[in-house]
Amino acid sequence: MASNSKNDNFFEKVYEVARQIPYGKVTSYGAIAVYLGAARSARMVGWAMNNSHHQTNEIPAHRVVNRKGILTGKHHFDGTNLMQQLLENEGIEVVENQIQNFEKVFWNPSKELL
DNA sequence: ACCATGACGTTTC
DNA sequence: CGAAACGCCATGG
Repeated sequence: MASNSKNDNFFEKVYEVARQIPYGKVTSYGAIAVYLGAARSARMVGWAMNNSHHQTNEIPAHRVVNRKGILTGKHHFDGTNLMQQLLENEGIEVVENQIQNFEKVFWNPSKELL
């Protein structure tokens, strides 16, 4: 297990940003990584999401996709289309695991959030 | 210390 | 656009 430091600031920050994603919006792992100052650790953001399962908080990981707007992580959700269903429920168009109008629903923490 | 894996991203072909 | 290679970084064996 990770170093049980007092707090895994990195992971917690990822969760914090993910929770702040507005309804009907999505963001990318890289955007979060950049916001956290770890632009080259986009993969670590994904790792944090993976850990989000054992977080007591409900992390809207379905709102976090890759740079192309593809639901790369849908495979980690329950079932196979849960992630897509959640996004469509928020008014986001998803076709073939890819978000439509991605740039319109894209929420950049480094820009929107300050 | 080394190698393999991964919910990524960019570059190149 | 798609596939492959490379880069990047943390975790596990």
